[in-house]
Amino acid sequence: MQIATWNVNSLKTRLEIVKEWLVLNPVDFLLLQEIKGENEEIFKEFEDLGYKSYFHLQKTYNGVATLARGECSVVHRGLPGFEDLQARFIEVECDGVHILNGYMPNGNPIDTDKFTYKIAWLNALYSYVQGLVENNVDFILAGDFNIAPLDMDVYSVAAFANDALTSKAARDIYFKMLNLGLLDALRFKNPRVQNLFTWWDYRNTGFAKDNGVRIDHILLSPKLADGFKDAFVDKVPRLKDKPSDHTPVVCVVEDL
DNA sequence: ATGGCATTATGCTAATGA
Repeated sequence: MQIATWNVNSLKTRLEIVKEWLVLNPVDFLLLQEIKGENEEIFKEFEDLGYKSYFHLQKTYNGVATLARGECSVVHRGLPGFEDLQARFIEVECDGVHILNGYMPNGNPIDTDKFTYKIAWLNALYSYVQGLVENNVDFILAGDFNIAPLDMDVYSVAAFANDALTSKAARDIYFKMLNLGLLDALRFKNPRVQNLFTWWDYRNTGFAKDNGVRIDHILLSPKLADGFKDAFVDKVPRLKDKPSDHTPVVCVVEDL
């Protein structure tokens, strides 16, 4: 089974790049974030490529969509147990595996209610995921976490001092989640490797300088982690004209 | 760096992002 996550920063703007990528990378699941629109017609574009779409959308901002080769059922639109005006979470179930697609809040600046919202959101996510682990649910939690877990996950520690992406509060929740038995697939494949980035700023030639951060993650629940095969960042879409500022992360796992 | 760049919208400036 192959699964990928990709914050596309507007699906409308990135449609051709995403379709082209899917043809070359026919993953079983593609988890998209920052759809940035309510147009449901756009997902018909993926039917020709063999994908059904499940989505939770809002106007202008946020929005998540999960494309799947197989038939799925929607388990949750919106994070369970958390009142949220923003469309940031969708969970589908497919052949007994739950696919959790999240666009976690950015949280900057850290002295505002945006950061309070981020931490509350992440705490609710932790509680929900804890319940899944306790009930032995097989799941993959992936998306744009807006958390750089370690200092090696940012190109400059100084540039991200006092930033919500590297905040202790957010990192603590991330590692608490891993301590439930979840596997950070990309970091597991590449321990101690620096410049393992998934996002680069559009500004100041960030990609050319490799001034990036690792904030997009694929976490495997304990039983799926046993079947881990591979994980990698695909930088090819980031090289194209009018790219998303994020690039896909892909994980290969043994089928259950 | 209240910076750079990109996207959306009862749009032509403001909000958001990371």
